[in-house]
Amino acid sequence: MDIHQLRVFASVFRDKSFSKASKKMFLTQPTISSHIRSLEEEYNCKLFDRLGRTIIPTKEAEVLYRFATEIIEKADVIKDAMGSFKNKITGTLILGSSTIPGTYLLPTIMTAFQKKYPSVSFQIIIEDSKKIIDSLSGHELLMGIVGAKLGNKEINYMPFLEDELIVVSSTSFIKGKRISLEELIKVPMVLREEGSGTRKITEQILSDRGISYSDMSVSGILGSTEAVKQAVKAGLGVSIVSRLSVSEELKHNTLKEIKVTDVSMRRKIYIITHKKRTLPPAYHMFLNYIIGESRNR
Amino acid sequence: MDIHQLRVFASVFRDKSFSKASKKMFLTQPTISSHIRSLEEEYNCKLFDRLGRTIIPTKEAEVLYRFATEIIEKADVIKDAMGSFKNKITGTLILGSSTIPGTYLLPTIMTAFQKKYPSVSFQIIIEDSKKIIDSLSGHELLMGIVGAKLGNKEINYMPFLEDELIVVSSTSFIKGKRISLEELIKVPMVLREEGSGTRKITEQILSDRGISYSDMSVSGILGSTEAVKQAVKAGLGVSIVSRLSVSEELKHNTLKEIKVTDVSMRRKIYIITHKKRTLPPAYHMFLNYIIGESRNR
DNA sequence: TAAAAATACTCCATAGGTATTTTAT
DNA sequence: ATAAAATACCTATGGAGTATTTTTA
Repeated sequence: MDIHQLRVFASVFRDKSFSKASKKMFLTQPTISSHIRSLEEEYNCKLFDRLGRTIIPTKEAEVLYRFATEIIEKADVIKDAMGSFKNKITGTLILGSSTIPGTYLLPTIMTAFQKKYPSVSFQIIIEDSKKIIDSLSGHELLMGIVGAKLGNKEINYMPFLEDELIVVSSTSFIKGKRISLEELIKVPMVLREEGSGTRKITEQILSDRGISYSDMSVSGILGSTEAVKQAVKAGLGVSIVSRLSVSEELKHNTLKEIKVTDVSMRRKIYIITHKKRTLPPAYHMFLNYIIGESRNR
Repeated sequence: MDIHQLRVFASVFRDKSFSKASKKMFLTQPTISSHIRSLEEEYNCKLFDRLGRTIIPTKEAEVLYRFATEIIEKADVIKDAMGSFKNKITGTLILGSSTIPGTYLLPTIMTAFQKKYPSVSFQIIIEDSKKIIDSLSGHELLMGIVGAKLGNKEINYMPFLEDELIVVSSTSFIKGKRISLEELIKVPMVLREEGSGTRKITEQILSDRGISYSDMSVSGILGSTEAVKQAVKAGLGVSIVSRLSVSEELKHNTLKEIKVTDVSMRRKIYIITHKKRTLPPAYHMFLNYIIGESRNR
């Protein structure tokens, strides 16, 4: 059954005339005739009694008309709904994020974005960078924020922020404000576990400079950034952490930054999507917002 | 928008697979692909993310699915409704009837019919035969019962009963039980007005025998059968009336029948319809019933 | 006679098919 | 290697048109 035919029928029913309906529907009169005939065959009943130049709807036509108007109305609503849906920024943004950006970055970004688009809500899932990327390729998530590029050619990595890794120590553990790389590896060091983006990027940077894990003196491996910070404050060792994660501590002098001579340890933060997935408008909006903001920095 | 395409879409959405849907819909997989593509073009949005061998519906698809199921459901209801409607004997039968059958015939027929089809109700409009026929050709009525064939080639006259016209007199007005036609026209006579079926058929029968209106001695013209009967009882004259209308009076001897020698005055009662109108099922049922009954008599 | 519907036809878009290719598991 | 979707191509149905005929007001 074609909805267009129902529209034609409804028009004929209202005007009690094929030719008037043909004008309103921008069709010719024979086309109207053929549509009505086709409906009559489909339902196996006469819909209009043709009395020469006038027509009279049958009882069946009256029944059909009631249903037809309902269907037509619904069809129009679909068109509207599908049209307006495109520009409507609503719903819940589900974001997977690795620890550092999820803890120290997203809360402020979320708040600012929600001020602009109040009908968007957020759900943040904090996991390892690797798990986030797996969730994207397993289609459990549409968008993620990670601090390391772990490959996977289905994933679109869009850098939007640069984080700096700095060496921190307790105020007493290291005396000076500077240290060379050679000296650094002799100092006891507190690290995150494997799989952490921070750990990954730390190893990366050091291995670029010919330093492997076994060269370091590791005094502790801890499961969260907070735990690492506590350990450093307690004097277990120094650590390489994201500047984002220690801005409070640096301000209040509970931790101090040790500059490493001639070494800049920066890493990009990426917002990631799956190349083949279609993003709902709210996600697109968030993407635009976050990338726009990063340009203004 | 084609409802068939919506059915295809819904099937794909439920199975999350083009090829499964193709089996269920008895179509081939490329046909499914092309329907989905056509919907995507119509609504200008992707409905499924194709990830090689799996597909995932987009947000838009979820919205469309909700609407699509509603429309599909309605379409199915129409099919049912239009199908079952054909055999459903319900509604109000509006019948136009001339005086004699409407007064002395229809009440019993109606009662018997309604016992068989309790969901049918009746509305009887009593008018001149001519007015009934005009209402049929003016499409104000679908069915009528008249006691005279007044022509009009659009009208289908179906005889279903024979009424006999008899001469009645008060018990004292005429002495004997028989009268010849020549004697009858000398007797004062009470008639119905012009336009009445009884009057029409009376004139017809008499003119067939070479007797015109001016040959008769008319003692009164009255507007209803009841009035005529009262006048005859009072002795104003004799009258030619339907046997149907005086069965009670003959039984109780308040009127007596005068047989006219060698003359049989019968007339047919017709059930009439417009040749070009489609009758609702209840009307068809009534027609069948009334014609079936007439055969059993 | 004019206006409305039916009929006869032509044309083209598209729903359907088959055969094949691409892609991901 | 296999299963699923896409692509390419063919056919036939039917929606739309024009031109004409039939019917009735």
